[in-house]
Amino acid sequence: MEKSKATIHDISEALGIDSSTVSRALNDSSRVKGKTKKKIINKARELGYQRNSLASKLRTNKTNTIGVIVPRISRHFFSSVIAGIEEVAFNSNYDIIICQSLESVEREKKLIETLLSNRVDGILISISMESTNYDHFEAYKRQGYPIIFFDRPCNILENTNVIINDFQASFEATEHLIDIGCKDIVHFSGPQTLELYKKRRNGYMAALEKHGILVRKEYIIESHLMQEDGIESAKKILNLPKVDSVFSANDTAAISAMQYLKKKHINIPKDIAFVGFSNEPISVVITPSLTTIEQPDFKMGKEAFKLLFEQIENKTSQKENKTKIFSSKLIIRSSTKR
Amino acid sequence: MEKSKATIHDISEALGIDSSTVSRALNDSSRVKGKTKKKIINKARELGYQRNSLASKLRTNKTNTIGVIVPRISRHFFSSVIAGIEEVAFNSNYDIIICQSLESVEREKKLIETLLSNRVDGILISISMESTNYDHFEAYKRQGYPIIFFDRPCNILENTNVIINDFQASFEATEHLIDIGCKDIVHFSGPQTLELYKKRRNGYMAALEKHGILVRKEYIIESHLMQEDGIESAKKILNLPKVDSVFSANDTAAISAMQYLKKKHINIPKDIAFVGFSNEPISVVITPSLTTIEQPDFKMGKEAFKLLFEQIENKTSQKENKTKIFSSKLIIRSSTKR
DNA sequence: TTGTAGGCGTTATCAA
DNA sequence: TTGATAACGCCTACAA
Repeated sequence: MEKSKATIHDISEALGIDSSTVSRALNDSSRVKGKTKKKIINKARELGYQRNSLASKLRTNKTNTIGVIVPRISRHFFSSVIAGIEEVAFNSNYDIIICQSLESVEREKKLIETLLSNRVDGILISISMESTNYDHFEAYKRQGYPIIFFDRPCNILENTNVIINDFQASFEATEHLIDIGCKDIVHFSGPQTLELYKKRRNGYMAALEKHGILVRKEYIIESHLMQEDGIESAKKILNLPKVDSVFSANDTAAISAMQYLKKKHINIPKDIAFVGFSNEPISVVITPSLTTIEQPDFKMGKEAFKLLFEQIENKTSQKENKTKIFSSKLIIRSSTKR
Repeated sequence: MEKSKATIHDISEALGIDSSTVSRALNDSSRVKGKTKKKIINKARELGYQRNSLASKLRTNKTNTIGVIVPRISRHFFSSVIAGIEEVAFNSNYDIIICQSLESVEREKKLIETLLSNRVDGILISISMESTNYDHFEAYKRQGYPIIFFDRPCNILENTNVIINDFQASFEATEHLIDIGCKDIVHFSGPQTLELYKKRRNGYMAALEKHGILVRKEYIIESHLMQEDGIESAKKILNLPKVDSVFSANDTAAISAMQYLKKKHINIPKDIAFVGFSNEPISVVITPSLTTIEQPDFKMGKEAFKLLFEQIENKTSQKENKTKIFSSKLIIRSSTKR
């Protein structure tokens, strides 16, 4: 019931062995006789010794901890990326601190501050929608700390991004709609401050252009792609002259729009076909099931950690831009089957 | 590009002020003249000073950090609880470290070790399904650290649980099925090692008994209630003499079972009605929408943190059992509308 | 293979 | 109001 914990000095005293030897033994150093090591480890167990990581981290200036910042942990895509990160991190003996920015720059900045003051060895981040200015990232990099961006890349100098080919994926998604005979295709777009959503929009536009379809500004509906936004966007669709399909830059908005339109007795896919983005678990369950783009979330997480790990261990401050691009896959379901 | 960070000593030297004063100023102590304080803070900014929390935590033996362990962050219920925790924690100036046990005791134990060695001030946990033995929790408590269990309570001495009235909720859910005319009601149950699932099963049984319906052992299908388990359980149903409804101890299993049965051309709710548990977002989207039990997730998170906070600040090691019970709500949807 | 000594960056205590 | 000093618990040259 006491909070005072045993230290290496307690073990040292109890055994009449110097604390430096105790420290070495506890770190399984080869410079301690097996017998002594055993004695020390037993005594440690007996006293309920529990290493004080704070002290050890302070001393070594190495935390073996990385920070992971995502917009929301409840998004399936992000929790899968985290699962990937955790798997490799675990094997590399790294701890991870998971944080959510909730799409707010303010929170994001504060989280980075906190991670910094806890001296994490590096950061993996998918930036918030509000992050239009990258000063806080650059400041962080300038201090020599490695940071790697995934899913939502960040265009600053000498940086590493782990992404999918958003342009290509969006191009294919849009072309798929054209293939099934759609011409009046709406695009639910995210904030254009994010490179990611620019690319998705550009992929959409490029597909239209390739097939000689005019790109109409009113047909690109920009929002934060949250649930409420999906409903608002659906309402806007109904005021447009003619719409036969939607390519949404995420599943969330697509799904809530579909729900709304279904209530208004609009048939999906007959009246309006839908393609989403991310393959959230919900997309296969909704009726009609949603055609969407599957991303290699788990693999992306693993790769992101590996790249960060290299930078940490090599202590090479990065001198070039590096981008790892994964490919995604269009999954065709009922929402585009006519 | 250098990783060597400014310390209070650098500020001290640059200003010719002792580092203890610098420390006080940076902590906004009232024992430093306003003018000096300003000078110090400016210099700190100029040098890009960034407090080393490790050192501070080591010295003060207080981390202002709590650990939160949940089975999976992707479960909507848990991410909502976490949101609640974060909100209050933020206002109380506490950081939180989010971890997932993935339902494995091994991982759970390791996470507790890690949190301990990082000297968190307390832990909030929803224990894993595999946790049949509570030694690691008791060991933790014995060291005088506060830990509070939420959602999945833990029956050890002098403990605090934040839960909902699982018995009552399950009783009502089952009675609802009886009300709409069901008699052959299957229960998808979770591991009986968890108090939580025992209570849900008992609620189910009590409702049957109250209405003079025989409880049949084969009608209670126990599993881990994961997606695959739902499918397996659905298959088992088909081998039972007669089934007109299912009360599942979570939504995940209910939903995957429904999907499977739908494919087998079984009509829901006409042939088999379904009630789930948790009100995952997916339950309102699936066809038919799933009747389920809504829990006050966000509130539970807030309350759990508040209780932990009290224990931390009062430094009162707990001498009694305390249980905070929230009430839940049955949400009736199409899966039980006949 | 083990011991000695000093410091990582902070803060608390005591003295000035 | 400020300064000097020691200590939190650990690790690592260096010496023995």
